Amino acid sequence: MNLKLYNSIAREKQDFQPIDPQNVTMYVCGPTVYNYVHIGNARPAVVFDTLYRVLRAIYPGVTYARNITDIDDKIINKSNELSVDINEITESFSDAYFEDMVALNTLEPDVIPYATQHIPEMIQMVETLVEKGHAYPADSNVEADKGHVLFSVPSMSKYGELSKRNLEEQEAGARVEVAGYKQYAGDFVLWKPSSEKEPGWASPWGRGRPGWHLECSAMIKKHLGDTIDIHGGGHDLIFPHHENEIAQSCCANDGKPLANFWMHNGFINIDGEKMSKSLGNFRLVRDLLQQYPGEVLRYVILSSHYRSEQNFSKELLDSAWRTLDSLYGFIRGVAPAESHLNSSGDGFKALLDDLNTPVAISELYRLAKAVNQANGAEQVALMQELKGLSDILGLLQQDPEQWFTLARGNDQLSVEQIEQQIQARQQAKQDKDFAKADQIRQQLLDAGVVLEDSREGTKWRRA
RNA sequence: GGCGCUGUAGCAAAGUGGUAAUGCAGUGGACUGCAACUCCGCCAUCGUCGGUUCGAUUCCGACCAGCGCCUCCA
Repeated sequence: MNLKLYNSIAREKQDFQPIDPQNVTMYVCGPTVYNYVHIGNARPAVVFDTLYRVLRAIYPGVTYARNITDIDDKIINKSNELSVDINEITESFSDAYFEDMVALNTLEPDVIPYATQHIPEMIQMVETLVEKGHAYPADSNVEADKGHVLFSVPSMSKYGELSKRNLEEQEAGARVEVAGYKQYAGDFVLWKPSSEKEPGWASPWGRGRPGWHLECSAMIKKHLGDTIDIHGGGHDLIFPHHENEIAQSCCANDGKPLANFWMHNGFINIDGEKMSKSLGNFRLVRDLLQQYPGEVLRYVILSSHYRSEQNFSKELLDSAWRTLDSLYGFIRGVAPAESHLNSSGDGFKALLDDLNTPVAISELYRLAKAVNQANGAEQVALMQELKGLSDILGLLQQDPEQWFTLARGNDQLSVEQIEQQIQARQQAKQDKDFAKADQIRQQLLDAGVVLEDSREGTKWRRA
């Protein structure tokens, strides 16, 4: 049973070997809490949650950390825009984030570090970098430039190892003007000054706040150590964010690598286009949850391989919902069973192969179908295996009966009304008044309720 | 310009040097008073053109078409 993971820094699938098999360490970049998260933010959370579950099934200990970035210019802007205190912004949006993550069946990480609670560690790291000649305070006569501390990219010979970029060949400043106080165009901010109106902390370079990249480096060092097993995040974070994290941590920690495995999930597009402010096509998890159960969103995310791009659309969501209906349909009426992971089953084996969730899901389907056709002890065993696999995937976590009564967004009838109608139809059937029975069934169907007759009686479900 | 990704059935999505998992949709049949559910079955030659090979969707090359990153970004 060996886990293979695609390592972005090596650009190939590799056998995963933890530093300490007793305690695997994983860090994933979490959200900047200035707004509700969109479905793109949900992908890494769901993907790495699934990996977390796989790791926990293999190793006795796993420490998973996912941060909250609660100090950032975007947050400050939002605060100004709404004239709301910055703490209120970060608290309400981090709370909302946690709610959304629960809806997506993600487990709570072991550590949830907040950037603002690690300012001393960050300052410490900057000081170390300055001492070692990897960082410098901006030297400028311009008042606004003072108080910046920058990382000196040329001081690190291996810079660019993750993204395989040669800064000379990049279009430096293609999108952002190069600040005049930088010694080198590629240098990035470790610490920046804060005005009286902006949140700030005292530092050797004056009152200021940390740069984005610094947060993760400092929090990883504090909670997980100098070198961790797995560092995850979205594909777009490879450069500059992760590259800069490597630079900071590696240079501050005597050249030790920051992470042995770098993993990056692909993007989610909407109707073929990237989500962007200009297109106004963000899909907030919160909004989608108004229309779809969180498990449908999770299913969609896991239905394609985490490294490929995924195109979100209404059709995809609706189709995923129908599939889950079908899955729940197979186990409806089957007694719940203890979770029992078959670690040599095809589903788990697929997950060990760089988290091949589409194949694991197909196995889920095969098992559910088998459960439906088996009975007795065989059925119990299959149900246990199904439960074992679905628990790793974080799917089929609800009671089937409840699943089928879940609100579908267009519900016109209450459970009582539905059951009343079913009674009436039952009577009509007994009276051989099929016209009336069919009429009732049609009315229910029009109201989004499908009936399923069986020997044991009539079941219904919303669809 | 630099780095990189993708192109498999109506849709979604795995995969392999030896003639293509799975789901949704569709469709034929069984079951049903009729349906729904369920069950049995059907439904693709893998962007194009070359090359390597006994044999390629899978390796190599070219081309075509999309797309991402290059200091906000999951």
